[in-house]
Amino acid sequence: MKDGVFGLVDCNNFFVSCERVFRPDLRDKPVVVLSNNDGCVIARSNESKALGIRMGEPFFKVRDVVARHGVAVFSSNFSLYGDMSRRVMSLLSAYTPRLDIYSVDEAVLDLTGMGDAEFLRGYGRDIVRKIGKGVGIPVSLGVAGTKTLAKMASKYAKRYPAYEGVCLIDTEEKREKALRRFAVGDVWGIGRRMQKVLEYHGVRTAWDFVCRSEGWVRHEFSVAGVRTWRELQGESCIALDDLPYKKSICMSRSFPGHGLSEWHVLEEAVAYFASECARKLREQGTCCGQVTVFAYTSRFRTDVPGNMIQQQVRMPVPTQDTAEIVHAALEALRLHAHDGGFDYKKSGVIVWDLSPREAVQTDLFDKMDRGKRGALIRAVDEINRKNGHNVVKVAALGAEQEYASERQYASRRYTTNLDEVLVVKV
DNA sequence: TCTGGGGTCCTAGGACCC
DNA sequence: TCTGGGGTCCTAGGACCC
Repeated sequence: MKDGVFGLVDCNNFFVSCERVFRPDLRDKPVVVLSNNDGCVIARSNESKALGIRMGEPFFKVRDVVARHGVAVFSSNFSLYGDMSRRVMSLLSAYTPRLDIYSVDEAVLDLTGMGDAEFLRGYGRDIVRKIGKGVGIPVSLGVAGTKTLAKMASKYAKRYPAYEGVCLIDTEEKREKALRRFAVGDVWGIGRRMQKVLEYHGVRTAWDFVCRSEGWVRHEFSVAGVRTWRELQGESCIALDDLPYKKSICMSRSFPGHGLSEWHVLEEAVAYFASECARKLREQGTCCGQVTVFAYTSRFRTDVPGNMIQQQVRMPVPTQDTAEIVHAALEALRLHAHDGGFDYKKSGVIVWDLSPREAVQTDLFDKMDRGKRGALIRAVDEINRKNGHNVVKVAALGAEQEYASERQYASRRYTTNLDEVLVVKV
């Protein structure tokens, strides 16, 4: 199965790189980006990594290091990152007939049949240069016959500047050399649990791993492990995935401080999460058959009793209607109204069991006029698109966001909000 | 004091049926 | 007192990814 060629593009330290585009003075300086509520470190520049700041570390634990080394700190600014991501993906799509957007900062290009290694290296460097100049984001490109090997190659491209951003694993010799020098825990598809078991068995590098028998891998790690094992052998098992829509959509937040203790505020938050889910459903053209609401108290608090609410409801007819989904989510939450009186630290809504809008089975006893409701919702979406997020919304959301996040280090939404664009002094 | 958010896939085990 | 067995479907939870 040596026929496919995958090019995996990974944006380097993506969130940090986005902030640096508008703060060129921070190039070469240590920078971190924080999660919601300024809780955890979720992105680090190379300089911050070198200071020993770990991914996912609670911010309060690194305050000292941050102060001592003058690390620049940003609250996460997802409007900015989302917009930068769209720009990167749009440039990439010009280089391939098939682009598989894997996440906000990562995509796989189908490079099958485009040319030999020499051509691909030049083509790849062109891609890296184009994105660097066009969007200002540094990226790394790995090219190989499987996605897992391409991911590995992209990490080599990132690690060694001599590659000029592009690394190819295109021969048996290169594959073996790459595997021998690669820690098994860094392989795509091998997480903490698998790593622990592997190390217990003396498997330290990716090469050690592929030297084990398929039977052993199947026994220890089941089909997922075998898939990774085969991918490392060069046998492609993870195809390009062009699923037209997501299979579930989740909207959730944790709340600052001790969380929410007032039931009506939790209801407003859930209504907001539900309306956001509905908006995302319409964005990708799907309807949901089921809605799940959850809320739980902090798992780090031992001084007060904790609680967890999880409630699922089935929609009579798959829907993308804000009012219907908000209503269903609130009904579900209210089944647990006797669980008031706790400090809820995190809550969210998941919509799932999704189907394309065109395929929705209508219910014979459905009383709603879906044609009219659809027109109303489209009108509201259009108003909000022109006038700003949630200018028009359902009443259940409340007027104030009493559950708003803590964002002490926010940068501006330079590219998506006119009030916040950079002003150049002449 | 302060601990993210949004996904996918796989599996085990329960419910249910014959 | 005896108390099947196999198949399918569904769901919750875990592992993994960024």
